[in-house]
Amino acid sequence: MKSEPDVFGIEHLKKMPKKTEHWDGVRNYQARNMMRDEMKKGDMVFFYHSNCTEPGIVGIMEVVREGYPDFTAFDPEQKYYDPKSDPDKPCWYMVDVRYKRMTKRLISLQELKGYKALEDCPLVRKGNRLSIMPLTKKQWDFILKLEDKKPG
DNA sequence: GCCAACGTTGGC
DNA sequence: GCCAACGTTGGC
Repeated sequence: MKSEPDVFGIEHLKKMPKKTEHWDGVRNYQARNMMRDEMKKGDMVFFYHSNCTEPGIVGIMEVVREGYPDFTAFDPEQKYYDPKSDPDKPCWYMVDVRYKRMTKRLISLQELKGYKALEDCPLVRKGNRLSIMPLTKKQWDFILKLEDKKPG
């Protein structure tokens, strides 16, 4: 899952009560479908910092609540308000995630792009803008092992 | 339903 | 700050 460190970075998540927060503000259908239909309680997720000096994976979190309506879409006062969505027929969904730990080092996008094992990940594709994307077990394990490896 | 215009994302 | 890539909007 991607987020901008200046807006909501992993340091923010770490400081939340119970180190848990709802992942609001996603206004993209593919990403929404992921949260509404695919992500299950207990699933592990990499936290990815985007739009910053060194974009890449910085930590690990866990899904603690499965897809439910993103209430920030209902309130006109909210930044993420969307009139398309109302409580009777929610358009946008979110999950709750809990901080687990930092990765032992930042695993940069630049590095991830270099591995053949990850060439099928949407993340490393040019022009990718999806903020939430799935990893296969293989890809997840591969990235986890990179923690103990020197970058490059 | 097509598609041009527009807005956003996000790496660089 | 630039700009390519993509998603969304709206006129027709």
